[in-house]
Amino acid sequence: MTLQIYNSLSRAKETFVPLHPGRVTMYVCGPTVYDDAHLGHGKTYVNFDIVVRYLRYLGYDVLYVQNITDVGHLLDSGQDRMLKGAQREHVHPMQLAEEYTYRYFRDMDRLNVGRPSISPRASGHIPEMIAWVQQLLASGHAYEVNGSVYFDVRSFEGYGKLSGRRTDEAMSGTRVQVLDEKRDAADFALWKRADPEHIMRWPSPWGEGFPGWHIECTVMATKYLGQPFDIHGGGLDNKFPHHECEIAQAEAATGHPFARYWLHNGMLMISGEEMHKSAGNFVTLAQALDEWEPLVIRTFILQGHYRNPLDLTHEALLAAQKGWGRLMDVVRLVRHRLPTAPAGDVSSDLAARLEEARRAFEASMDDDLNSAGALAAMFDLTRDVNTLLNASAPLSQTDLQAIDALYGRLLGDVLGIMPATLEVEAHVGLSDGLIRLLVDTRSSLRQARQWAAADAIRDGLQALGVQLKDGPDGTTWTVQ
RNA sequence: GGCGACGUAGCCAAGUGGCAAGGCAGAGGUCUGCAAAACCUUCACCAUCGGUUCGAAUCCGAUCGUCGCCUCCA
Repeated sequence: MTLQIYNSLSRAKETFVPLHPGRVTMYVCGPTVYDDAHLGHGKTYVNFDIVVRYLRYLGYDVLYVQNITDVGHLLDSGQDRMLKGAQREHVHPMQLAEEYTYRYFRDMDRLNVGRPSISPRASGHIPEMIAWVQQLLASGHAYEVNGSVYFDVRSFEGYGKLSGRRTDEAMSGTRVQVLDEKRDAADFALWKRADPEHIMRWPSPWGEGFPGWHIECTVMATKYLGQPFDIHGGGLDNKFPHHECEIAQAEAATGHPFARYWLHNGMLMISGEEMHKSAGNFVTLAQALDEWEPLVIRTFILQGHYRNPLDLTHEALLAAQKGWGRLMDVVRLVRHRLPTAPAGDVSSDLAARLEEARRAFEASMDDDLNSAGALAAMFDLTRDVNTLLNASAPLSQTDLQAIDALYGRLLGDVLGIMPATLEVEAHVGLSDGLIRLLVDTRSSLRQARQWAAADAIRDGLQALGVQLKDGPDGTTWTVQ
């Protein structure tokens, strides 16, 4: 069984074979840190986190680079997003970058998204970008006008191979105001002259200015990963023009291919519409993570396929919450039984069932990272494990350990939706002791058939977010 | 206008030629002192119309609808 991934460049699923055996080099376009991350960022970076995690599960040594854009990403108005954000908050642009970079990682940490191996900042790579632009000028793929440098799209015949777009089409009816100084409307900026009020500026051979948006990814990806490198990921909305431009700059300058596999993930929708500030359906990740258990949001994202758009509704999140709870409950119960379970070997039936689940999980993941199918395999397993846990013959300690280990590996390490410790284990200390005391008291009351008092304790704890579940081997509880 | 994606149960969502995964909700049942949880059973004319094929949700064409991109986007 081998990993197949859909390559946007070939528009087909391909068997994934890294350039160097055992090693994978991967780049994903990171955020522009001028504002809080929103739910859409959550989907994108969870989607690519899964790619990294699964590659590591398969045994690859993954070098994962994700940039931080802190310069050169312009608004419609031509204003730099960073400068606009800095004005809004009355801070220096680099202060803004620092603050939102911090918040970005804070939110991603909560979503259990693994940190990239390297998080290079655009503003820290200006000399490399200038060198790259010089190389493009020297090879005739770029031209300078009034202190700005543009990429000559007509000089690179491969332009459009990723997005399937020709340069001479669709120029009417767009929002572009064509700059007079460009030779062709499709040409894009590599370096821009800074107006006097533009405070993010660096000296260059063409005067003071700042880099174009696309150049940073080309430069930083190749600097840390080489050229070509294995995987380039990003949101579908960046396929054109951003990724198309990255390819043009990279391949025109060096003559080598840029990225070998291009992965694009589908956009997050809110009740049927793409999230936009202007649409009034903008939800920051921090808000969502306060309202919902972060791993529930993650589970919701993983119940769809990364390449498809995903429609977020309150109902859908509730469904994910219930489903996630089921998965966590079975692990909780397994761990609860563990200390008192009889010794013994793993039963062959159980071993076979666990192996079947692992195979089904891998088969789905191997098929273009189908996390929804992988989750389905775990739900199927969960039903059977619950049946075994309900059966009169108790599972042995080794049985329970084997189950726990598989969930930890697949739901914990690969999908990242299981915390290392579940609530019951996490709440050691006074509150845990108090709950235990109440539960024990209630057990005594139940033995004395004092139902009303026993139910009062159960209802009272329920109101505090502690749910009791009576089972044949005692009472377990979960904390909301 | 150009390019592209999608339309699967009440909701979310896999599945891209061989009897339609999974989660949630609903109905009935088992278990329980009562619950909860769990388990069992049940719940789909795959947008429409044509075509190709022994066989189509899946391939082709048309229609309707939704959405995205077209130099701001994760």
